Amino acid sequence: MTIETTSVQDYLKTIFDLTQSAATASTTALAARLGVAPASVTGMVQKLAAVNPPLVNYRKHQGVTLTEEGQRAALEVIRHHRLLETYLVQMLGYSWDNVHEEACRLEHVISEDFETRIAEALGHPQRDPHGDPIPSAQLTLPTDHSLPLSTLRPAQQAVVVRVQSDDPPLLRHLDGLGLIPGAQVTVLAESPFDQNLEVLIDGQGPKVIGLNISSQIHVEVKD
Amino acid sequence: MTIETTSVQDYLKTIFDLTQSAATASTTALAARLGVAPASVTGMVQKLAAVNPPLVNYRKHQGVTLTEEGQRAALEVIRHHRLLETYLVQMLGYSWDNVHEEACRLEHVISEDFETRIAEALGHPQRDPHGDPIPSAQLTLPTDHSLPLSTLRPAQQAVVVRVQSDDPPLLRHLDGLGLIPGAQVTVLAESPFDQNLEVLIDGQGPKVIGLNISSQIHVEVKD
DNA sequence: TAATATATTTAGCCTAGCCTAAATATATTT
DNA sequence: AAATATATTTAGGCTAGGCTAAATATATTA
Repeated sequence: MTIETTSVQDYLKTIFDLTQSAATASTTALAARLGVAPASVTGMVQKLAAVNPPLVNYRKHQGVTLTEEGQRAALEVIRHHRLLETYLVQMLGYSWDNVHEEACRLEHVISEDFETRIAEALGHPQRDPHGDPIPSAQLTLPTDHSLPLSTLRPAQQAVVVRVQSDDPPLLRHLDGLGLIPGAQVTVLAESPFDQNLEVLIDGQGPKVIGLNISSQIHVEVKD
Repeated sequence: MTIETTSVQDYLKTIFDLTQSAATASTTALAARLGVAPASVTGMVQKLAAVNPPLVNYRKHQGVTLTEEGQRAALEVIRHHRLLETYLVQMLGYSWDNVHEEACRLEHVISEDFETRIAEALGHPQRDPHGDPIPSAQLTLPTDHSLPLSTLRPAQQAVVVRVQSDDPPLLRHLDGLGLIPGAQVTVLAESPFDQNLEVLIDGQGPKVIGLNISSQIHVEVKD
């Protein structure tokens, strides 16, 4: 009765993601993220809710959330993805901007044995190259207290912990700026109308960062 | 028009394999190897022949062979498979008896970039852990002059180059015997009725090997 | 050569996962 | 509250890749 196709795993992963920042994942949001028609989402979501045990909670027009079982399955795939990204960068010399696609294909086919071996080889890393936390082997995910760089105000200092983007050109741009996990950021000024921030990155700069970027950089503020 | 699904790749790989030892691959043989019904093979093979460019040559009731294009696609997948097996053993500590399944899943999803990186990391190996030759990046495969151990006669000496099996229990058994690529074998005696061979393996033994095993061990005779 | 056995193909059906177009709910304005 | 806009679902269809049962070729044996 339980199903674990690539497609199902992609749905679960995406629902997990969307329900991190909202109570429920809407049909349209899922369709946009998955690159399928909304009607296709409805169909799949109905199936995921009907399966035994159910993988999602679903009521017509009310959006969808993961069940315990669905979350477990989602975290398993997310663990695969993030371990793979880390492995590709650390062991095979990939750059952080081109690991996503490869990991997206591999994540669905690796065995638990493979997962264990790469985790071991990497020394059980806590975060992937973008700073995304890697679920533990027991599928627990540490709560992340980081907030978007865009929420900082002048004079605040912070450390970049996570870059919420998979877009290769953007990642290359951030790499050029030095705006990568571990970087120290000091906000010098903000421009209230266009929401630009003027920042020092590891003491270098100043650089002006638009909201489009600063909302995707997650930081921990230094006290 | 060209198709490259997992299923198609499995068909092409299997046709390649079967046409190594026979002029043509039969519907039944393909069905048995692929674990599908003969009728399914007919359907797929018709599609592979109808596609543009055609991937197989097919005439009703005459069996099937690969076209240039089909062979190229098959060798690409075989290269993936054998590089992966080698990588799993050398870099991730897999034992040779449990790499096949993992490689079978990964071979369909890795990129050319991934292929290149693992080939590089391994120093461009010529053979995988079972001794199977790895097609070059240009998809050429050195002709293999090895012959089955079962064809040797008493007093002949040979070196194991290749073990033609993916069966984990058999591979573990061979590992226990030391009958692995590189091993020196000396035939002491043959038993004409049951086709057993009495052999020395790296000077150890003697051991008695049945036809079931000796036909799957490929060797190069020492002159 | 006729009869039987085996291999292969055809025909028709099924499921997964997508699609579009039309119908219906929910949300937002006026 | 009615009207419009937006989101969601239903209905019906499509392709890939399987399946079984029946029909037809080819091979083998008497």
